[in-house]
Amino acid sequence: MRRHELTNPAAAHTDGASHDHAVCIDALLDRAKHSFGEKGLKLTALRLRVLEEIAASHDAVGAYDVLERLAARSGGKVAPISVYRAIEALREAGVVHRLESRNAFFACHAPHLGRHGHMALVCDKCAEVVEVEAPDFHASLQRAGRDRGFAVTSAIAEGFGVCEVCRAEATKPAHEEQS
Amino acid sequence: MRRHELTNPAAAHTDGASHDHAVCIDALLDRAKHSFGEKGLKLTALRLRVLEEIAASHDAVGAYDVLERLAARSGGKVAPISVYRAIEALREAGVVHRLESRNAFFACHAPHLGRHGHMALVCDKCAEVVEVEAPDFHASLQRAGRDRGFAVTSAIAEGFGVCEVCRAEATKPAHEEQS
DNA sequence: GGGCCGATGATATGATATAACACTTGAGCC
DNA sequence: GGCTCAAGTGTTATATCATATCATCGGCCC
Repeated sequence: MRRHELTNPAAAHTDGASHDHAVCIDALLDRAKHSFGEKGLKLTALRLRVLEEIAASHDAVGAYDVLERLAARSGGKVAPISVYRAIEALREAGVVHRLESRNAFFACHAPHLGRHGHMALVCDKCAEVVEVEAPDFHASLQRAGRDRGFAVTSAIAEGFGVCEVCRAEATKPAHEEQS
Repeated sequence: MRRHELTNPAAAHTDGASHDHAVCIDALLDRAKHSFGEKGLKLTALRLRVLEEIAASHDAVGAYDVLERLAARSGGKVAPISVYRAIEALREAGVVHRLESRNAFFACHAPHLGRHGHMALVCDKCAEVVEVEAPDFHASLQRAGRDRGFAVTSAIAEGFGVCEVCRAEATKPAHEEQS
């Protein structure tokens, strides 16, 4: 088993259950095309395939998971470095982020209008990642840094806990979990 | 070169230059003894050696850096897993933290009285890590999460920028940098 | 002194990420 | 068309980070 197995099929409730994920993906692809164009980058076939695998769920996935899924889907084999390079481009375009605490990557479904100040919330049960805006976070970090003479230029924040769906499931009797 | 070479000898200004680091270490060791005792853990010889290596600077160091330094200092070889186990114990005791964005570890010189709400500021130039209190951070994260039905139980925050000393050096003419 | 348990040793392997160099391809230019 | 250039990708090898598993050792309790 992968060291950080973030995709827990038994607990997965993301895909198809609680929302129409096709909408998420469509919006994301649109934004990706736009963003790549803006930055003078190209949304190539490989990059698109990688993005589709990452965006297939709201979970954070490892680069080697992406690799396996690409292979499973298309048969042709891709080298790790190719996946990493594609991810790097997707990150530059702002459509994929890295979950630092897990060495994994997730699709960004909510463009950060305010540049900084977003946080990732990771569900310990189902591995889903949601991003929340936290406009005061960056300011507060900058203030805290300034007191120490430290000029903060960028920051990350990751929170861990239990998401809404998993909390609801946890309070249900066990025999209803399949309903 | 290490992928994440966090200790930059050329830029290092931590050791001996800007403060009496022996004081930091003494305080830290005191706190470690106390904390291990409180938690029913043992501050064994190996754990102490690992702590000393990590605490030797204010930089974040990789587990394998610690490994090499232990070997260089004592000659005897230690297995990676032993270092990781020691680090894990030190983290439980609260005297060492993990810098998630760098897969590295640093000594905690400022006990977190308020449980959560600390952030690590990492200097991009010299790799030094300083921790700052940010009492509002955890609360704000919890608030943001609650709006989404997400119950946040723990969090990390890491900021990046340039520390006071490096900023001062950057504004000095080059020929004065050795002064 | 025998059993238990936490810590460490020893060995092997898994998981994550990048280096270095070659090849392809398409855009811009003449 | 043919040229050049740069971005992207392929190929191979390797660096770096982390854990699984089982054996052993040494204190502690009774």
